[in-house]
Amino acid sequence: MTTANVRDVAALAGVSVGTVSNVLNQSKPVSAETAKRVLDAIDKLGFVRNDAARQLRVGQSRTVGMMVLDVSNPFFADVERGAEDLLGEHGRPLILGNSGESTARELAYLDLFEEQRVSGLLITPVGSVQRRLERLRERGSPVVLVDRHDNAQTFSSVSVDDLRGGELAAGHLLDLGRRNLAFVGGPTEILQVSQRARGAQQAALERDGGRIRMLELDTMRAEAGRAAGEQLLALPAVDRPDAVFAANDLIALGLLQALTRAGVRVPDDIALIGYDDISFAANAAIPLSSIRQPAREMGRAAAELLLAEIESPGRTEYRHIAFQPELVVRESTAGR
Amino acid sequence: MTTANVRDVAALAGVSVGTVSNVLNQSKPVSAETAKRVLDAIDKLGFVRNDAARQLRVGQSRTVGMMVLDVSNPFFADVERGAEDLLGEHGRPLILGNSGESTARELAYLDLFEEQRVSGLLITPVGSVQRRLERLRERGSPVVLVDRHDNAQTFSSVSVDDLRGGELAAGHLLDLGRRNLAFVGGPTEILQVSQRARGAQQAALERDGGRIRMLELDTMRAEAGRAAGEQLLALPAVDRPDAVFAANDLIALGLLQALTRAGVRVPDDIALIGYDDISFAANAAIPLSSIRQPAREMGRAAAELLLAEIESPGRTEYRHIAFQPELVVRESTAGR
DNA sequence: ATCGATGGTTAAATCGATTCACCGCACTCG
DNA sequence: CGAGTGCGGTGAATCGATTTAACCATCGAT
Repeated sequence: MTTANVRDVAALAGVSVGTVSNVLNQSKPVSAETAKRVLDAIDKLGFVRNDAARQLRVGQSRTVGMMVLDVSNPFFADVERGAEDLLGEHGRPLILGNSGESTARELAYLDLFEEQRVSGLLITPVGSVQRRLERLRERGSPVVLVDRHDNAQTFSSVSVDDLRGGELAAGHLLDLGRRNLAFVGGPTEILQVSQRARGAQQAALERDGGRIRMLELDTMRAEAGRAAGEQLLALPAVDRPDAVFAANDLIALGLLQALTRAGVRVPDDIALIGYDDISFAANAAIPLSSIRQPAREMGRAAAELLLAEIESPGRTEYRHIAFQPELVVRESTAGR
Repeated sequence: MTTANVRDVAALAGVSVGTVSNVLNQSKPVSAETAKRVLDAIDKLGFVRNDAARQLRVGQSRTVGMMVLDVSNPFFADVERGAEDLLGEHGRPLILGNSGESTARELAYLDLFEEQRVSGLLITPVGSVQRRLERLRERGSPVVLVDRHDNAQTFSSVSVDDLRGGELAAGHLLDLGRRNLAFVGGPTEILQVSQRARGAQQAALERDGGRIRMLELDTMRAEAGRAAGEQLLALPAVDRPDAVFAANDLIALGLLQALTRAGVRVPDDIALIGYDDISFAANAAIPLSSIRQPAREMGRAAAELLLAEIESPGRTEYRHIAFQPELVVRESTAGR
């Protein structure tokens, strides 16, 4: 029980295999009449092109690989959607791998992508895979970094200006008249986190806002935010901040829960702002102000950069697109 | 600039290509000494197996395809993780496609999977693709349905007992002493939704709980829940339900927002329970009771069924695994 | 009438890994 | 002593689509 191949189609249509291929790929003109005969034969036999054979001959797959840190984080899910949309418009399927922040899984996926000879790769790297990525590119699969600054300037990339994002968030809180700010964020080794913190401090400096209390967490998850909230509540009243900037929305939601359950009024007693503007921010009990990152657009832009490299190989100039974050004001920081 | 292939490796190691293949696949015993020579050669040349050539020869890919309705829905993201984990343990990569509930995209991905000759397919179908799936299977790619009942009994499947889930949720509300229930859910064409509703009605019948008010929405998103909440608030006080069962957590979160902003106390005035137990349910301002579906386990189970079919083709007996939902009580339905 | 050009089609070579029939060789068993 | 049997290993055939050189009419221009 084997499935039909081009030869079968050619036989039934009474043409050569070359002609079938020409119909399939429009690589050469074919008369309308023969084209119809071929298409009929394809239909009758239920022929479906064997992509492996095509790839083997052409030397490259049409699919693009993508590695994200965590599909279940809505931010990455949106980036993925943006990329998938754009690539879909160009008839290129996307293979998604999620590393789950594990270096081992990341390497396993890189092996896979290399064996598959993907036509390109979008990646938010977790380990130090610089050399691997360079090798991938040498072998004909260009690479675009997503949401990672590329110090060495050796790859195209898209990113968001996290410094500015931090500035926007803290600046907004300060503009509300709050003076006792706290920053609550995940491990500072994550570049994004430290940039957001630095941006916040800059804003404080510019506006004479005094020192910002720093609360370092070891994850970016809601549970950590809840714990941080309890920590804040334990502070003596004079020390308690009147505004909190959370390094992402998950943390902010955890904080919000801890605060409201303790009877603290948001925003009256403590104003709260998050980061990422995931959909759950707008849908929280007290709609959460946040810093919006244009996730979908970032995905699209990364895919565009990649397509450009795929289609004009041999270029050695890499582009960097920095998106500007945007302040979204909701109830959690409404004026008093 | 072409990359090394088995022939190059064979030449450098001083063996035949057959031997290289045997080393690569352990298909035949190779003496330790020659194996080492081959591995060294692979290393020196930076050889990476061309998967297209392998697939062409073998007739099938090792990768498994998966179609989900929406990656950004945390429930599906978890199912995906479960499947990916198990398949990863068997060295099988997963290609993820999300239909976004669009029939056109679903068909496009099915074409792709068919061209790729995936070794199997996990799918939560959106359109009526029964015939397509049967064809896929005839061509050697077994199919397992995820979270969809299969009336025709022609595919293996995993699902959750939604009838029981509805019963659990409504039963819990009734046990709290509430008597004026409302069910708020997405389009009833979705089997899951109507099953949950039926389960709820059954519980009411059993416990003499009277009629349940039905509010039909056209999406399962938080915005729809918010709108439904406003609708409930507009009801005259006597008609207003004292307990609401939402068809999923997103809707419940939307409801929670609308209710709390209007000053309604949850659970005192209105008790609220959702469905799915996504992580945001536990992290809501008022932690949300919910019906937990074992998403990860479902993904694993589906992958197991699929592997079984892949490895023993020609079996014609299909298995169905029904998971039992579980009631998770949190503050939103705490006793008064 | 001859030469090019053009549009349409063909046949054979090609991509790279796997497989299978077969080959030595050493060793054992009856 | 001859047949049988493992073990390591070989190399040609194979999978199916694409591509390229070549070919053949037909037509217009010179």
